[in-house]
Amino acid sequence: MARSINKVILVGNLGQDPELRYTPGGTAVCNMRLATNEVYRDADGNMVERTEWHNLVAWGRLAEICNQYLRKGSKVYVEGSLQTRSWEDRDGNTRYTTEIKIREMVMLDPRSEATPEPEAAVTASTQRQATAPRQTFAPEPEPEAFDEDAYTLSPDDDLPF
Amino acid sequence: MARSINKVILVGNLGQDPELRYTPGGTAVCNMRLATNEVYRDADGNMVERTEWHNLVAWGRLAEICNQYLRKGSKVYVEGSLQTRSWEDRDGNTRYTTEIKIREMVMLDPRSEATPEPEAAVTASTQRQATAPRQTFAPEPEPEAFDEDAYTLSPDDDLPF
Amino acid sequence: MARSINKVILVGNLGQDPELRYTPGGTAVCNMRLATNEVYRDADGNMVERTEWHNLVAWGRLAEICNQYLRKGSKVYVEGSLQTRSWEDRDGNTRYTTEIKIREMVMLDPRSEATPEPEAAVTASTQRQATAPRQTFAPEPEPEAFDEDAYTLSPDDDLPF
Amino acid sequence: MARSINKVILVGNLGQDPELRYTPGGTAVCNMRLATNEVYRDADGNMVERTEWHNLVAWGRLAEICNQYLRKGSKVYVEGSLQTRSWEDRDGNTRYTTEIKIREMVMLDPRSEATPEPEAAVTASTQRQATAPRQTFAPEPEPEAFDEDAYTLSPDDDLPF
DNA sequence: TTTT
DNA sequence: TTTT
Repeated sequence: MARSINKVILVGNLGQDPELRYTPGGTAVCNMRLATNEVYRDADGNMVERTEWHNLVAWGRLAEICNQYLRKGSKVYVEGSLQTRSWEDRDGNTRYTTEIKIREMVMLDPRSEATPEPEAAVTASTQRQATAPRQTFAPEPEPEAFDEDAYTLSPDDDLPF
Repeated sequence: MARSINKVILVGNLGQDPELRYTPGGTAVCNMRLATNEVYRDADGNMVERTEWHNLVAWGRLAEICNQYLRKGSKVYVEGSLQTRSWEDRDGNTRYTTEIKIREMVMLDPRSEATPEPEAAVTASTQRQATAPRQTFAPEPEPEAFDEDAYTLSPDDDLPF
Repeated sequence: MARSINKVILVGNLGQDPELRYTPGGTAVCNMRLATNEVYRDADGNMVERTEWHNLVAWGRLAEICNQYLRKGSKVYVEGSLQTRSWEDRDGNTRYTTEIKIREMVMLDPRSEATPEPEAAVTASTQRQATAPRQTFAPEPEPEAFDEDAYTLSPDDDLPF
Repeated sequence: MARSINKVILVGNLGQDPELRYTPGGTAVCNMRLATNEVYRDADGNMVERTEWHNLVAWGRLAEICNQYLRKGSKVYVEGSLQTRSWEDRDGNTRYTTEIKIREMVMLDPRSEATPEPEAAVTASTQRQATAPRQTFAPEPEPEAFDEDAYTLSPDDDLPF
């Protein structure tokens, strides 16, 4: 099993500030919207620009770091994997949303004096290392191992994408 | 503009045979479903396997090659970019579908005697190169901008690779 | 610092069996030669094939798995980072060798009955996770910083996946 | 053949200004040195930073654009493939140099008023498109199709890496 | 909704 | 709906 690869690499800009929430179990979840732009010539030879919007989601320590250091307009490199979640709309129809669960984030904006920053590129694995010492009794579960119910947003929550 | 990167890399298996269609203008479009699998331990330490399904779309010559050489079960490497299309459902609601527009495809199945195959990894650009010499007056536009009439391959065309 | 990315992705075939060694401290190191092939037309329109050879190195548990499951001719996907080592030749000149330190490996050959295999794609991080519980007092350092004594797997260890 | 992938993705900074040369046949070649940095904790728990230097080479229009828009310190995303060239040192020994032949470059520095810039991410393929209209009689050959002799550097050339 |  |  698992003789497969599911990898996404994006460089773009955040369309708005990150949104941080916590699951009932206390795990941080950060949702972001990232724009990538493509420029090409159309059939008439005119330059056209097309923007693609991506839904990013980060978990755990990486979620908190994204929330702390990124802002609307921030330029970032992210790497992650595609996952499509299903949910039910108001009419009871099943809908699908594709997100990129990010595993690595590199800030590409020039460093400003005002905003100190993490010491290194942030990855899901450094996050485990980093938080381990403090989570003596409640090691952070892998995102994949989440009790799905624990991530259910309360009904009056905004949609997270 | 276009200081961004939108890249997807997948290795997985097709869930069904490719589906080839043609636009009214005669451009080939091939849709495929690709599975990637992930194995992890859940919170209770049990091995869990999760399958992610991806919608692939190929255009032009690459579409035809995918249709010709790939089958349900085929193992492939693909590289492409994310794009989300919107469409209207029966109730008039806007819906979104995220696809990977593939630009490169490498067959990973061992070669069989029965199925001859293209001589090289197939990319959207080799396809452009290849056809260029025949398009003396109508250089092929980017897929996003197809003048679809310009792209029809005549039935007796040589293979372009 | 570390606002950078150093990533290599290869799909190719091993030119010979992997070579496994151990450092004096007991850390496994596996060296492999991987071929990638490129096909193109030269200036005269003739098809030419060019083979590129890559030096791969894996460490720790990943080294042992590569050694156990791969053979001359094996088709693999690997992901890693570039690193150039310097060494001294017999004449006292400094020489440089560029290697890909692999972090992830996916076997692409069809499964045979004869060769059982690991249950999942193998990565440097699953390896760390897996061994962590046994390293109560000596969390495994990054490969670059191995306290090599801390990494010796005892002969009767369970497979960590 | 060519069921392989040879891909490198780097985000880093140039260590010096690009160096542009032309082959006897008039093709532009641009050599660059790119640094990537890695931060990790060593066995004693100290933060260590390690810099890796990469030899980049761009051809044709992409070479000229790199030379025109990049400078020492420029932050860039590049994508390309690994290739190892052999050459002979003063003692007649065969030596090897590994380079990344880049195919795509994205400038990551914030735009300044002072430096206008190309309209889009620059790739080896847009380069073909872009230059084609002007090269009525002398289409730029694929880098792979170069007359190898044409790239021989004259003896008193600086080494290009 | 970003960036240029 | 794939693969193992």
